[in-house]
Amino acid sequence: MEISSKYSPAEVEGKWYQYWLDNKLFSSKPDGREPYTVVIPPPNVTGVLHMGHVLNETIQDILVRHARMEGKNACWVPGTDHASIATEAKVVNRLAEQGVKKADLTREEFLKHAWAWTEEHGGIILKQLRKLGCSCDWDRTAFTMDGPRSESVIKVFVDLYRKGLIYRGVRMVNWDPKALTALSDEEVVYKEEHTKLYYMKYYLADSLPSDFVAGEGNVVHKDDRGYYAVVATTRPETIMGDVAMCINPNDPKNQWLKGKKVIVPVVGRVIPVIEDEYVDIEFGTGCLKVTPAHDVNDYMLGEKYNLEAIDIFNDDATLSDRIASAQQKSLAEVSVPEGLVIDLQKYVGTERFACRKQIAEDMVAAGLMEKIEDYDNKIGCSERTGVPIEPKLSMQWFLKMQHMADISLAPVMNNDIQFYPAKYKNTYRHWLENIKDWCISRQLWWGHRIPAWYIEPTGSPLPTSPIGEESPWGKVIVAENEEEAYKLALEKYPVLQSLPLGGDGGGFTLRQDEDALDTWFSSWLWPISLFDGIRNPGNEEIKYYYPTADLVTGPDIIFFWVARMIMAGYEYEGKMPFRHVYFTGIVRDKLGRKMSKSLGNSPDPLELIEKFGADGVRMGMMLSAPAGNDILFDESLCEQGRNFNNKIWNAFRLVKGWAVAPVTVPEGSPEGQQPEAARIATQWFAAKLRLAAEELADDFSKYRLSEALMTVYKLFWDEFSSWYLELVKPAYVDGKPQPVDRATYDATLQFFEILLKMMHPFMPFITEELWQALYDRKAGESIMRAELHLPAATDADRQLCADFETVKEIVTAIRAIRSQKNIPPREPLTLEKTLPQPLPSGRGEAGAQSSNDSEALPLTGERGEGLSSAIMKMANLSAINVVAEKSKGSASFLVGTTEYAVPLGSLIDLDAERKKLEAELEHLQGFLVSVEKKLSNERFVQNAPAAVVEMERKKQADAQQKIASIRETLANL
RNA sequence: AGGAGCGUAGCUCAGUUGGUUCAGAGCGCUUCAGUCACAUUGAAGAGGUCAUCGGUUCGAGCCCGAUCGUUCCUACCA
Repeated sequence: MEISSKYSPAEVEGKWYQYWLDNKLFSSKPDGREPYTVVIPPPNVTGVLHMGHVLNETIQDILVRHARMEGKNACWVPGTDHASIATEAKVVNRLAEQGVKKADLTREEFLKHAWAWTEEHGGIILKQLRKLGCSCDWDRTAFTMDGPRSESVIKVFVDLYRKGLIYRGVRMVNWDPKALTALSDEEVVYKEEHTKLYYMKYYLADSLPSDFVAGEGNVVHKDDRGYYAVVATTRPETIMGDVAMCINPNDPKNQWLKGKKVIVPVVGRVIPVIEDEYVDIEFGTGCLKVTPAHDVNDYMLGEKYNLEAIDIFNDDATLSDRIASAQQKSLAEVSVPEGLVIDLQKYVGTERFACRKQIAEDMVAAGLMEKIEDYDNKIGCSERTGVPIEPKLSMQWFLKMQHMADISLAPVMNNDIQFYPAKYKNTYRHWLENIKDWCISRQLWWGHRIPAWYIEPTGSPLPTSPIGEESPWGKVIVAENEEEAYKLALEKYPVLQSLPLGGDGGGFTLRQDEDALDTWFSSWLWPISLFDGIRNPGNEEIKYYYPTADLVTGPDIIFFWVARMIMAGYEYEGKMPFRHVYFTGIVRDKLGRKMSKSLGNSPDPLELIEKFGADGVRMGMMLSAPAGNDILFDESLCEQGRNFNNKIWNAFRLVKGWAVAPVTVPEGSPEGQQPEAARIATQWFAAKLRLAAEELADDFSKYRLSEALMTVYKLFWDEFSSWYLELVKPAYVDGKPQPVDRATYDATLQFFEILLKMMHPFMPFITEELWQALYDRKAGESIMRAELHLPAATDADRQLCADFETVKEIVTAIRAIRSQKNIPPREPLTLEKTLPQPLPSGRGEAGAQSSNDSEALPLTGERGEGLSSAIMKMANLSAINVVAEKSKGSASFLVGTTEYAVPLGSLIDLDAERKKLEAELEHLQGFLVSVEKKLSNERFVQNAPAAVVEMERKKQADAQQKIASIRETLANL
């Protein structure tokens, strides 16, 4: 059978993925095994695969496949998120391209478009995950807005409302003037911007006496028009909503303003000067304008001092005509000097930034601007639409968070839920300790509509309630559906019982709240709702699969999602939603920049898969992805992954290409006998595998996946390919490969199978391909379900591996001699091992010497013969001789304290050899001095543990012996 | 502004409780290698005052303090 020398992923990946699907190998049902559950962080339903997903999903797949091979019942549940604001924005944009405005559509019409878009794009990303090899149980695919999930959301909303945890109220919220919706604090991102700081003149309304003298330290401004205060702001347009000026009562500069009234420039409103220590004396002039409707802090001041809030904006952040009417009203009350006022009508309807520019220009022209400075500012922007958010007072639904924080802080802090890396515990704690109520309503249509109904009369006049009964009008009823809401309404407001529902007049209707819920109000239930734990508490699946094992996600959504899932988990299941959280880093390009469409530095994962294979891409991603660290992604890492695949492929080609000697060979015939080198190699590699398995288990237990990958990478490439296979490779005779003996062949296939299993979680496709080809497999069998259990490594294993490291050192030293002397690998050499020389009396510690022999490599006995033949084969030696004194003209080297020499005859370069030895001697002498200095320090000998002192003595003895050995060699040269 | 993290080879990073010849790995780089699995390869090799300064200790890459550089998170400085 001819096998290509290059591995072609494209030919095998699709085939095996289909095989896995056909044989239901991803599917999971509750059974007697230990469950291992992962729920996918649901990608946006209309999203496409990007590098961040590749990282995240690869990690999950590695964990899931690893658990599955441990014999656990692995269940990875896939799904998508409706991503309300992001998806709605996309739909709005697409409609706009077709010339359709959202405002012209009814809710139902819009939702039809949104669903169509979802059908069209939904699930693309899930298809792409298959290309990556993800072993999700696709039969469980869910969507945050599908039937069961939606019902769960509504049920939870009603439940929390009835618990008194959800309330409705007017609050300052983050308003997105583009999406026309409120946002949670977490949806606001701050951007650094270069702006201006405007210093505006607020003239005193009451004229100061002509003999006015400001007190010591006061800073007073005066011009032709009179005395004025100066207020610095980045947002001059908001002066239209000014209702007060605030100073710090302790500010010496502004004492003269106490108790005064000032005139808002342009607007002409007369406002009081109030005092509050909130104001920073150092900033600007120490005078703060107070605009309760448009700034969170001003809002708090407004509440405190009972100030009016004048909302100057429409919902889309254009100037409202309220500014003009407010101006007329205030001008009617108090007359102000000419020249201070501009008719605000000219600004009505202008966009906020255009207005800012205009009003600044107008103020400069009118002499109302003291100065304008450059200023660097951080502006809060909508995470989704990117436009600066506008603090806005509006009626919204909130979830009280204190209770949620109370139940979710401890489990993380005491490691019931473990974070990897643990540093995110700090971030988590800080957020919970400063928790604010969660604004859960969004003025969007795409999402779960809030299950609240308002009782409204039809027609007029309003039917009146009997004395003593509360009027139902405008009251809200929260219920799971309209019928229930109707029932509740009648119960609560008996007056309604006699009224018709609907109709033209004299009756009542229930009008459902227009708002939808924040997307995260459905995602926080994900680990529960996927197993129907909300609608059907205590069902078999939720009992079996919950809590899930591992959550893999980015630290950017620790508040949005992780913390809230923990809250919901304890609130609704009384248990953590997951035991471990693995925080991935952010995928950046190799220059450390975030990947973005505009930079064009974000490769298309599917193209990468086409180029390097899914296994190669997965490996490239994992090679530099320690938990929590950002990943500087470089295509060359995928290339490395592909090269590794090719290496595995060719090792397989080698092994499967061997002819195997017949089992029945004549007694005593050399044919079919296992060579010494192969015998020791198989023993060694079996031991090596057991040690590696322990290392892998340790890496996995600590979620050090990139190190686990590096462990198998080196195990396969260096240990198995470069050492083991070279050792057992049959010799060529007359240009023809000899058959390999049965014992070696069988051992090699077994090793190969174990290696494939170790690599499978990282590289599912190539390992399945080769596993299937390694032995005859039954239909439906798969490496996916092959369990990997190796016996624990023994001390004998460790000793053998240590001996083998010495073998490698000797071989490497001989190869280096070849390389330096230009001796071709095919020319055989001989090796001399010199017997240990007794140290000159009086030097070193008597006790330390005897240990030397035990660590020297044995070259006799069964093991010694094996190790010798291994050295001979790998270094191409014709003989290893144990000698009392090495040959003249040989290149020598030390391994441990044992001296080896390769006789080179005329090839030896005595000068070079001498130089090398002298350099080594110098180094050793320096080393010896430092060791002896340490040992002569009484405090060291007294204080350090005995074992450490003993180690130093041994170092001393070893160094002395080596020095003696080198001196002797030098003397003989 | 506050908090957290990081700084080890050209690059990306390990380095666990302070103690073994501890200064490591992968990639890259240099030299050599062309029929016999693989050039997507093999062999050999060079590279670092562990950011800087000080302290604790018999002993510091590791612990403490300061400084510099850098990254991230949180926050209402108009």
